[in-house]
Amino acid sequence: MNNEVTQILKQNRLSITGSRQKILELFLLSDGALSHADIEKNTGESFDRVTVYRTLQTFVEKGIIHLIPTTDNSIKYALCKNDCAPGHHHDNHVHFICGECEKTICLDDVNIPMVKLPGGFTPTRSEMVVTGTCGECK
Amino acid sequence: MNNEVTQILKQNRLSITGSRQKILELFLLSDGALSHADIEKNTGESFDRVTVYRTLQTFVEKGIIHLIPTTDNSIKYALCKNDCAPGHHHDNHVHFICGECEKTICLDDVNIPMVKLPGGFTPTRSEMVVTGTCGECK
DNA sequence: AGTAAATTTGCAACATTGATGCAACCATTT
DNA sequence: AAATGGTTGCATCAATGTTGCAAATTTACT
Repeated sequence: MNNEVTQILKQNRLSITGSRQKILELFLLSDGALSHADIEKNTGESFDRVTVYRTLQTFVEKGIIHLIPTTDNSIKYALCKNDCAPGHHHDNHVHFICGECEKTICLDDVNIPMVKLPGGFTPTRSEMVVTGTCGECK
Repeated sequence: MNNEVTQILKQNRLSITGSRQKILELFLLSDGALSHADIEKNTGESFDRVTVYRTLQTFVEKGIIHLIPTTDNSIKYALCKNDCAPGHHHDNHVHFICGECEKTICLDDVNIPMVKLPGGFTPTRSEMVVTGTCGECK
């Protein structure tokens, strides 16, 4: 596990620091998406708030994690699959938010369908979020 | 116009106050979605920040406007079509965010497609946001 | 129309979330 | 082991959102 963390950081040409290791580890261990608050809760007093922000920003830039849109104004992050390159997220999967456990889950195997747009609109990217009940809460 | 505003408020059993009239009017005049900041900008010094927050909350509860999910943590609101009842938003349309003019537009005629979810997941509601370039910016 | 009751508003204060500049610190490279 | 360049923590600031309460406004009633 620690090996995997180090490897991912190296692959992305990031120096191996405590905060990055710890935060990346959290993502690898978590089955759902994490918010900034989740991360602060889990790391306790280990890191400065600013460090967490900057670490998350860095990870997004490098394509290690991606953002998930929400209706409340909270930002959620989740691990990208391997085919994400810096600046080029190739994620095209649906996200699921469970109303019971509040977990946000990447449905990596469910692709976002194309939609036909009215004339003039040119799409570059789509996001889809489904809310409901997950398997464990049903 | 003012008539329409009053009518909508009455239909929803809301008292007719200056802030509600003004804010609802803004939504009727606007072709896209509005953020809290947009509204503050447009109303100038007319209303307290808190009043705007509370008015928007009320409108959402009554089903007059609906929230639009975003990846940055900004909240956008847009008018609901007539078939929204208090607590029951029947909106099922795709939202489009133009990267040029930054406008958020309700594509009322584009329905969110169904997707097949993995076993165990039960959907109750879907959101879809497409980013790209709108007709005017192309 | 005039008044009482219920809603709504504005203010003050506070909490949360996020950004920036800078000095100290640490990881990497030689 | 030392130099350098990236990273962290602190202080500070700004934006965004929430709550309690008194004053003002709207509505309902007579």
